[in-house]
Amino acid sequence: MSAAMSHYDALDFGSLEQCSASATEREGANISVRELTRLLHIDYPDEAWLACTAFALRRVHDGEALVHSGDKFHSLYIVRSGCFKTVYTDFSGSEQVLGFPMCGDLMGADGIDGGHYKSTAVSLDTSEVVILPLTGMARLTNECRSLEALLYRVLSRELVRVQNMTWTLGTLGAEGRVAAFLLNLSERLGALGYSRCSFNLRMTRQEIGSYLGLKLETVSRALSALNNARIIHVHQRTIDIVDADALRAVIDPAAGVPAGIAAHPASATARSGSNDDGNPSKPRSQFPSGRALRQLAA
Amino acid sequence: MSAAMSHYDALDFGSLEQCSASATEREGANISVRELTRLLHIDYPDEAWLACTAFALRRVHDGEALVHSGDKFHSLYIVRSGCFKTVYTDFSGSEQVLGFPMCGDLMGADGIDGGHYKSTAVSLDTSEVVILPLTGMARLTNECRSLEALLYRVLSRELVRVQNMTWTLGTLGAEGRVAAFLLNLSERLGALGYSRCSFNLRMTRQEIGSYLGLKLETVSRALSALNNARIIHVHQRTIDIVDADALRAVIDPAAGVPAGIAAHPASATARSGSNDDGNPSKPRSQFPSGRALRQLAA
DNA sequence: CGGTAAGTTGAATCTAGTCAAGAAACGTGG
DNA sequence: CCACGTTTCTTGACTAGATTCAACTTACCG
Repeated sequence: MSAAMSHYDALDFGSLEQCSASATEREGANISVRELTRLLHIDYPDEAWLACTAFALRRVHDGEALVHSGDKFHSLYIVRSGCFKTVYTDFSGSEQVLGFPMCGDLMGADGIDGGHYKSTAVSLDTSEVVILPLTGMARLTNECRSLEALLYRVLSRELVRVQNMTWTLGTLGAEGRVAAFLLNLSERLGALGYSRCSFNLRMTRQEIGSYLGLKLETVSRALSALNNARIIHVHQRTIDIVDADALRAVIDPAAGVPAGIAAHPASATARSGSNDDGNPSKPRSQFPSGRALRQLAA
Repeated sequence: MSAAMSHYDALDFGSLEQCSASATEREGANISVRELTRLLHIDYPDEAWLACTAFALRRVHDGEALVHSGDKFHSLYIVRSGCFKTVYTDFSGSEQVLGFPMCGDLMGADGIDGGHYKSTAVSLDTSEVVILPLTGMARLTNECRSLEALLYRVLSRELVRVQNMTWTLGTLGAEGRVAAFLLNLSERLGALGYSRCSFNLRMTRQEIGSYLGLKLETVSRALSALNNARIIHVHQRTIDIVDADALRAVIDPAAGVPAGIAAHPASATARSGSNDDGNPSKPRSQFPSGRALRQLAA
C-alpha cells in the first residue's frame, strides 16, 4: 500500500504541505507567471494576476546536479539560463545523454508518473532554473484554468522533442545526426537572440556522441568531414555554420524532414505543400551518403 | 496573429464549444472515469463521481487511421483494445514508426503544443479508443483536481517510454534492440493478462525495423539468431520466449538496464540495490556481442 | 491454384566502432 | 611566464556490424 501511495503523494493536489519545497531551493529571487510564459514562448491573455503569482528560482553551478536519477519527484524545472545535460546512468557507471536542456526547456517530467526522477540533470554551466512545484500548482491552476494548459503544452513540447530524437537515431547516419544536432542548436540559440551561425559548444565530443548514439571519434570525424566540405567551420568547441542549407541537405539530400527536426516548436508548424521535389517516385537511399561529403571536400 | 491563436484555440479552457467533437466519434458506447483509471493502471480514491462522468469511445478498423499527421489537434486517445502504430511520414513517402500503442497507451499527445498532430496513428487491428477531448476536460478537472494529475501522469508515462526508446537506439546493436522489443511486448501483453512467453506479432518485419532503426533483413536475421540460440522460437509472426533471462542478457550481458527498458511504467519503479553484479569495474564493451549468440547456437 | 506480399538467407559493400598514437587546449603550480 | 600533467580532440588503420542487392521460400487470399 505504501508503494502505491508514494506515487500518489507527489501529485496529491488536495494536500499542499509539500508546496514550499526545501529551504535550499528558495535562495534567490523569484519570477512571475508572465515572465514564465515569455520564457516558454507561450502567449497568454494579459491578465492582471499573471504579474502577481511567483515561482522560486534556483541557481546550479557548473558540474552540479539539479536532480539525481531515483530522487523522489517533487518539482518540474524550466531552465532560465545556462545549459544542462540529462543522463540515464547505467548501474555499471556508463552514461547515456538524453538531452541538453537550455533556456526555456523543461526538466524533470520523467518523474511525474513513477514518483521518482528517471534521469539525472547536471549543469554544464552556471545555470538558473524556475521551480514548478507540481503539488503547489493546484492552487494556481484553480485560479487560472489556462495555466493548466500551459503545463500540458510544455509536456507535449518535451514529448515532441524526444520523438524527434528517436527519428534522428532511427533514420540518420553519423553525419546526418551531427548535422541535425548542430542545426537544432543553431535554431535554439537563434531563438534566444544569439547568433545562429556562430556559437560555442558547452559539451564534449563524448557527450555529443552519447546523445547521438555515436562514439566520440565518430563525432569528431563527422565534424571534420563537414568542415572539409566547407559546410561548417570547426575549431575545438567553436562552431561556425557556413552553409546552413547544405547542412540541412546532409540530413535529407532530397526533401523532407518530417516536421522540422531542427525546428523549435515555437516556429511555424504547418508549412505543408511547397517543399515538394519533382520526383517522389525515385526510391533513393534512406541514408545520407557520407561519401558525398568526402567527394565534395576533395 | 491567427497563427498564434490557432495553437491557443485547441486549449482554450474558457470556451467549451469544441467539447463534443464530431458526430462520427460518438458512435459507440462510452466509459466511466473509473474504468479509465483501471485501463491506465492508475489508482485513485474511490469517489462516487468516478462512476458518473463518461468518455466517448471510437472504433477504428484494421488499416484505418485514427488521426493524420498535420490534422488539427482536438483530443487525446487511450487505446482500449487492439493495437496501433504511430508514424512520422516523410514527405517522400517513407515512414518511420514511433511506437506501437496498445491497450492503456496514450496517443495524440504530440499535438497539444503545436496545435496539430505530428504523427499519424494507424490501427493494426480492429481497435477501440477512449476519446479525451482536452477542451472538454476543463469542466472535469474543475470538478476533481486529481483528474488533472491523471493527465500529467499519462503524459509523463509516454515521455518515459520515448526516452527509453532513445536509450535503446543509442546504445544497443541490432540483436539487443530486437531483444528489448520482444521483452517490452512480452511485459505489456503480460500486464494485460495475456501470455508473457507466447504471442503473435501484429506488425511486419519492416514495421519493426522502422521502429528499431533497422532494415527488415536485419530484424529477420536478429530473430533467426535468437531462434538458433534457443532463446526464443520464431515462426513468422509467432513468437515464443524460451529463455527470458537470456533475452535480458542480450540487452546487457552484465548488468544494468537503466530503469527497466522493458518494464511497463505500472510495475515497480525503485528496485535499487539487488541487481548488482560483482564486478562493476570491468570496462566491458557497450555492445552486446552478436558473436556470442552465434557461438551459443553452434 | 496461381499471384502477391511477407519472410528468410547469402555474399558483397559500406558505415561506424575499436585500438592506438599524437596534437592541441586547459589548469595548476613553480 | 613557462613547465608540467591532464583532459580533450584529431587522425589513421583495422575490424565488427548493418545495409544492400539478390535469390529463394513460405504464407495468404482471391
